[in-house]
Amino acid sequence: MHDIRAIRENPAAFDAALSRRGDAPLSAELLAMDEARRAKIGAAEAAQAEANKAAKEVGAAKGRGDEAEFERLRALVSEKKAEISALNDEAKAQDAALTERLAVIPNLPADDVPMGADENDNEEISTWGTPREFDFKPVEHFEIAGVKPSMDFETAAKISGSRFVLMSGAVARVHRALAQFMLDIHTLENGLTEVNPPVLVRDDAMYGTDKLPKFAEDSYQTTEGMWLISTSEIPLTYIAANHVIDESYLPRRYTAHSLCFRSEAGSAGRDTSGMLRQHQFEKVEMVSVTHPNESDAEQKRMLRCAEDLLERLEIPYRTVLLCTGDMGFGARRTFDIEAWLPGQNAYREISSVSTTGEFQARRMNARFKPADGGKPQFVHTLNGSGLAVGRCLIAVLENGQQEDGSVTLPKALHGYMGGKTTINADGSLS
RNA sequence: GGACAGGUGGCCGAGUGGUCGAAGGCGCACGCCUGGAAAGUGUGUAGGCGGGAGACCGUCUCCAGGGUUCGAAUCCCUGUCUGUCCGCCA
Repeated sequence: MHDIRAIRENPAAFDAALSRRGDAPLSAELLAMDEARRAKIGAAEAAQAEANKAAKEVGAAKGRGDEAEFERLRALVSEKKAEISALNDEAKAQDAALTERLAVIPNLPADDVPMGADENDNEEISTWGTPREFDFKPVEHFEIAGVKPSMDFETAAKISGSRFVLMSGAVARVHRALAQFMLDIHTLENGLTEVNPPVLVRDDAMYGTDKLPKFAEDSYQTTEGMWLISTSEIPLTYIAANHVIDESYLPRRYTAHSLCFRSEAGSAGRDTSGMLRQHQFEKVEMVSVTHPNESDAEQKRMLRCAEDLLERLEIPYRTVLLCTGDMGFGARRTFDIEAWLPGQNAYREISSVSTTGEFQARRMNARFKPADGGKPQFVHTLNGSGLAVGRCLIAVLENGQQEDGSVTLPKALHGYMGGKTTINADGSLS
């Protein structure tokens, strides 16, 4: 959500930032709405002030025994009442219209975000590791002999349809190990607070984290009207909603391992084989709530937390800074981490680390009281995957695959596998 | 699903028609006290919106929306959320 006062102060900067994102200028439209709104508010308040004054004098007139004046003022007050109520209704309508309009305008990119149209314009900022040299042709995760017995798409389709997977045995175990590993690093080493949040949320939480009203079709909704979260960013961030916290409580850092649900409307035909893109998947999420001055440093910190996991899992990756055209609706700056998938011979997104600035905080009214005693200000909120568990599983399997169809698991996971180090070609663990 | 009880400031909590933006406490800020701190003590401390260069002014807000009344935190209606008990289920 944008601050209309900021737009009022510098409409050119607002439009320029929108245009960097490839969007048409909007300030003229917004300012016209704002002006109409303020005029109505002014009129309503002036009428109210007049009525309030007269109402006060009613009592005084009565006290003096001035019946004529008393009656005159009473009549004046009740006459004003209708006028005020009409003006108030109009002012409210104008205000609601402006808010509704603002709610569907994306966040503005930070100045250091490169301009571009799509993912081809993203800026690679670092790489880690060297893709392994295979002396055979590496296959995709679902084609690995040792994986096949415990990664079952047919049965999942029977149960739930396309874009679901039924994991069992060795693969289910590695998947679980990965989530545990990530949570342990975040809580024991990175200082994040573990949270186990609800995955069904209300409208307010969706709206506050900018998933509504614009992207309703991307999420699943229950018959009771609740939403299945598309990411635990939603409940974790919404913890801060409607609060004014002391500055000393910042930053707040959370992590959660949760199920995530996405309808994947609009991605028909994309990534249809394997478990890269599913309606239901698991993700370990990181969310930080910070002082506005700290959010940029916090984003780098989060990025390192995510990258570190891949390094420990020995998975080559590259980190890119998304260009203006590739960023999500609520983001001000986003780094994507892309893991190397030998089976696809490509880097694929495994984490996305974004700062929203005060964009979400304004929507959900999340503020902090400055230590110097000033007015409450909006916090900054950040979110990042650390990491997408299913995709991480794919990376581990593809990078560890052997010519005989077995998979060598990274050392970091051995402790989470009861000492097992390998998925054998027959699907067993040893 | 049934029956009750509630929703007040950053937090807790008093307040059943006017003198209430709201007692008291906690927290926080500043001062006093102290060698320093703690304790103690004094003072201050809600937010949104609109106007103004600013001091400041206006307006709204005691869950939300309606209603009663000259006047509503307080009474009535509806909605919503929370809690408790019963039932059902895990």
